[in-house]
Amino acid sequence: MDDVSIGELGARTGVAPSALRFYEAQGLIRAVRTGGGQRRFPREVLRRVAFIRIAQRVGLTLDEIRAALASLPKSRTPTKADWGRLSKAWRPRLDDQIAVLTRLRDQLTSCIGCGCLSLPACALFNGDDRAATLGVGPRYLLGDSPRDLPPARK
Amino acid sequence: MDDVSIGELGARTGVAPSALRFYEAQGLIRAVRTGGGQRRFPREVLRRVAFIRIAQRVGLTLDEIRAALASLPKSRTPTKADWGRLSKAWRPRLDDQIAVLTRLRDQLTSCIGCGCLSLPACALFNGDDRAATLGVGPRYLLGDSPRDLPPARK
DNA sequence: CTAACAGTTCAAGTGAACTTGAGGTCAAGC
DNA sequence: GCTTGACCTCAAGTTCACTTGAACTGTTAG
Repeated sequence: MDDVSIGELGARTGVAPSALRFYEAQGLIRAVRTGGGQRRFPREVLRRVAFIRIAQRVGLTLDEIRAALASLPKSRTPTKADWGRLSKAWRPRLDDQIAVLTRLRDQLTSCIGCGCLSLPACALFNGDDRAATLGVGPRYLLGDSPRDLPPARK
Repeated sequence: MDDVSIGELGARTGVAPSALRFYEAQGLIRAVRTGGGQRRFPREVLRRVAFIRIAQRVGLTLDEIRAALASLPKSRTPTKADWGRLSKAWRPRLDDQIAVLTRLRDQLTSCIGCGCLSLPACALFNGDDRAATLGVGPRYLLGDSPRDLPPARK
């Protein structure tokens, strides 16, 4: 009844209408239609969109977010507890990311000027933490399996 | 003289030959050519490639990396000190990323179950730290300027 | 009732960092 | 000398998360 138009949803969430249409096409949010075919979003969708954006900041892909949203109860409007449960699952992920970056930073500090850069023995160079960095962007960028390390000496 | 082929460079750095060709096309590394037109990389390039990969983990784009590499002395092979200077510049960046993620994690913890998700007052929702997350991937994804917040009440 | 703005679909474009494929050439070992 | 595997170029494709544009229709305030 007090469902909102796509423009209003966009204004209220700070997400562009084109993005909202995209989310609908991807099955992340759902809308009812007016007689004339326009989208009307139930207010519950506001929270859903907020969830999506925050999840993206945590580094989830839309695929992962869709999967998370799919675990919400289908028959009722999700409660605070439901949302809490989902976002709680992000903590380890954030912890990991923080740990990876911290390790990188510390290695960087201890490696500065050591000259080992490029040697298979260098801690920096062998950081295979790469896959753990933020999930946004081309997945195969850093995600392809590390080659076999060449033997230490030619 | 003991310049390396693209295959060997790939094996030694764990970077695919196609990526190395791409880096050359982008002006990140340079090769001399054999009579038959094949690439031969000076050993210095090993370190350069290592630098590039580590810089990517820090979240730099290839554009930024190219700029950083451009600041190396042109007339001599870079020294440990040169590399140290460059990688030192990453620290604040890593510190920022760590701070952003830590803030997000803490807000998440304090927000779980608060039900404010989607309200303009929610700290999580208003995290405009987004632009500070890892620089990999579509830049405009989270980088577009946040819309004017709607008034607290309709 | 109508102007003006908000909405609709669908196909194609964007940017980053590569990868893949086709069609052909080079270098090294036997 | 020849085969085999590594290399070459160039154009096009891939992924993700959208955006843009064209051509058209709905909704609403005056």
